[in-house]
Amino acid sequence: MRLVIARCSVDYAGRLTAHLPMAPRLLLFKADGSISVHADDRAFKPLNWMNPPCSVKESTDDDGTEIWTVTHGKSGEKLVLRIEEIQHDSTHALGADPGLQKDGVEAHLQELLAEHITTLGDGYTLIRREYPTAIGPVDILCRDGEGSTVAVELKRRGDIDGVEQLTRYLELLNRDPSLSPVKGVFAAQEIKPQARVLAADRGIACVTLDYDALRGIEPDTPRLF
Amino acid sequence: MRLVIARCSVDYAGRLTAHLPMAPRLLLFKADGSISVHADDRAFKPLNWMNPPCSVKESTDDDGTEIWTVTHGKSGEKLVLRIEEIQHDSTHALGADPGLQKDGVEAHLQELLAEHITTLGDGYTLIRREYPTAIGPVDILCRDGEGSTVAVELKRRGDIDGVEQLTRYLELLNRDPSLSPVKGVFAAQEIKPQARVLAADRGIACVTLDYDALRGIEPDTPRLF
DNA sequence: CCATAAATGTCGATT
DNA sequence: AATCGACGTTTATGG
Repeated sequence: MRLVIARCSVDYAGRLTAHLPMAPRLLLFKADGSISVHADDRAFKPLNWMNPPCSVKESTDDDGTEIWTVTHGKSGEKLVLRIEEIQHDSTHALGADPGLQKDGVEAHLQELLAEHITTLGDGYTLIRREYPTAIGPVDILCRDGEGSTVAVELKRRGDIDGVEQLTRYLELLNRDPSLSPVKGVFAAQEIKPQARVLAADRGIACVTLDYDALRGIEPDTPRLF
Repeated sequence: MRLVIARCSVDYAGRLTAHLPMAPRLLLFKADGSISVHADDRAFKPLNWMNPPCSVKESTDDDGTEIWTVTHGKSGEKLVLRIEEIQHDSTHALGADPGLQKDGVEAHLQELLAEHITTLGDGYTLIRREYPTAIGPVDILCRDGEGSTVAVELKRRGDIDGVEQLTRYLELLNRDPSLSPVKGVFAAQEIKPQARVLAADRGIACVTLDYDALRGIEPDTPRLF
């Protein structure tokens, strides 16, 4: 990893065109070949970057300004850095990273809800998780207290896209006479107002899930609402 | 901006739980208070980070290991860094960045297409951009050569989602007798095959836009196809 | 401040 | 290569 602090201007030409006026910035060269240009704010996103694979060509302007031209191997995208003044330049050997271990994403929510399917209502029974269809797996398929089939779409954040997704599943599932009629439940930790409106318009029920509460329930203690 | 290269382990507890085993990494402290942890790969994406506003508390473990606890002001998210060995530590004054100037994003495409609405066909006239509806603004509303209302959904990359979005608008607009019948046009720099199929199925026309050509047209010279 | 939509989204799995 | 869905999405914009 090479760290350069320098006054530079940047021009990107690729998926869009972008320009950064001359100013002091951090240039981050990683071992994977990627390059990113950071200002002194925003933790996550650099001002400009180039993904690997890419190559750097160093050259010099008429007036002696150093120019680094970064070209992406496949797409031909280009990043042109004009380097006016280097304040710092150091290289460090880091080695391969053991990597990030994550916990608590949608997969876990699905497990929990499948385990506590009565969260959706009294008498609910699980048919199966990841019920396969031609257009992809339905997160959870179950039956309600009256024996009707229910398709559940699960999200951490319930957006309008999720409702569309569930709508497609319902349309498909309802063509199967052995399942039809299939009801829809849109379940998420948080459901956006627009998603709620669209779901209501399509006759889809909305359920907000409390992750901590679900995790806290004893496996054999169904919770009633 | 402070650059630290150190062997560290990281624990994040917030929207999810995540752990990074002890390894050498770059710690990037920015002037806005944000912190990011980078490995020597994964392009510009940090392994872990904390957005401002957040505060750092330094402490020491029983066995003398330095511990930096980063807490997010609002959400209470936490990032705990255990620092074993510092290889490098330098601070640099960068100042405020003039910022990135972009060209070629959807907003710009919309301006250009509105200005050259006859790109869609001879006789087209603009009604307005960002035509408001209950479920969000239609990118462009216009009339074709025969006086029919046309709703245009604009994307840089035309995906299936965009067709769904336009479909929702059309359904709503067609409930208004003063506008109905409203045709749909899906316009993008690039339209994915599936999006094209779905659009055709819904009677929506597809138009691929040439950004450079649009920009090159003289304002008062309509282009005919 | 909340809600929404765009993004050079990125990333991974699957076909 | 294309598609699909998740992401601690992040970021910008408008109310």
